[in-house]
Amino acid sequence: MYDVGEFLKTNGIKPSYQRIKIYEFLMNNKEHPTVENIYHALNGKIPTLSKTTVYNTLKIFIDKGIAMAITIDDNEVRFDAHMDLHGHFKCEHCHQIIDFNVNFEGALGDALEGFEVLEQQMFLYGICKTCREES
Amino acid sequence: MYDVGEFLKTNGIKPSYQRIKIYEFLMNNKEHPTVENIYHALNGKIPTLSKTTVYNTLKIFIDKGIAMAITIDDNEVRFDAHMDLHGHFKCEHCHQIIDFNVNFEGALGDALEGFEVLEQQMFLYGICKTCREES
DNA sequence: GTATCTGCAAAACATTTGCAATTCT
DNA sequence: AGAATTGCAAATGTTTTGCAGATAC
Repeated sequence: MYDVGEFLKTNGIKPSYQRIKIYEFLMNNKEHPTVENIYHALNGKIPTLSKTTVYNTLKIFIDKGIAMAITIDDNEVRFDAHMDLHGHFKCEHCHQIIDFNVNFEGALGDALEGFEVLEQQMFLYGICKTCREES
Repeated sequence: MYDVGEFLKTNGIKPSYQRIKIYEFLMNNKEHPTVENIYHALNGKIPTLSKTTVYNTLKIFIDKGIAMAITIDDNEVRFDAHMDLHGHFKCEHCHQIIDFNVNFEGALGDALEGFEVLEQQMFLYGICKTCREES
């Protein structure tokens, strides 16, 4: 695996131990973890870790463009270091969040002519294939 | 204007004074108000109104399918009684939320084959036409 | 040695819950 | 009267802030 510390430096982020571990966690856990998820997962390895640091670090990652916030739930924010343009599907049955490909140009036509679009999110909700086949 | 009380009844909602006023407010203010917005706007006419009632009422509207929650901001939920399928653009400069037409089929192709899609949201962020022309 | 980063504790918000008072039929 | 609705006050849960101690260059 490549050097996360170097990657953070390249993006203008000082690579502290906590920041490296949090970024590695996001890389290895693409299930769109919450702050709570990240905190609990790393608290074993870094007993002194605080949620404040997790919040601070995620804010830095987002500001520097190496992670994004996913507000597909209305009560907690999830995070994703997978920066390719893609949509998120939330299964109301198994509560998983599944990535899918989106053609944003095909969706828009000439709506938003003259607008400058900086970020694009598509959230779908329903029942995923696996849950449908089980029932 | 048509009879809001009748409309609520048709959708299985008992038309109390508060519910009628809240629904009328959503109809007349399509700028995707927050609970705070609704509460403050109506508190003048209904001095005894509580935020609890606003929350309860909006939950009923959503359950009955006559309004939807818009989680385009990650710190507060907005509400929309405009139930046609459409996307939301948030201008980072003037902070307005603007509706636009979306072709969801065109965006998906054969991604999500076998999934049951019950709700669709598209959120774009950037600078709106008006703000761009001003600068 | 000076900047930055971390993390505790407290504060700030949005939202939910319990329950008693009110309203409606 | 009886059932539903309202609204206050308290609780909950997430995120932010202030600040003192630790760490890094």
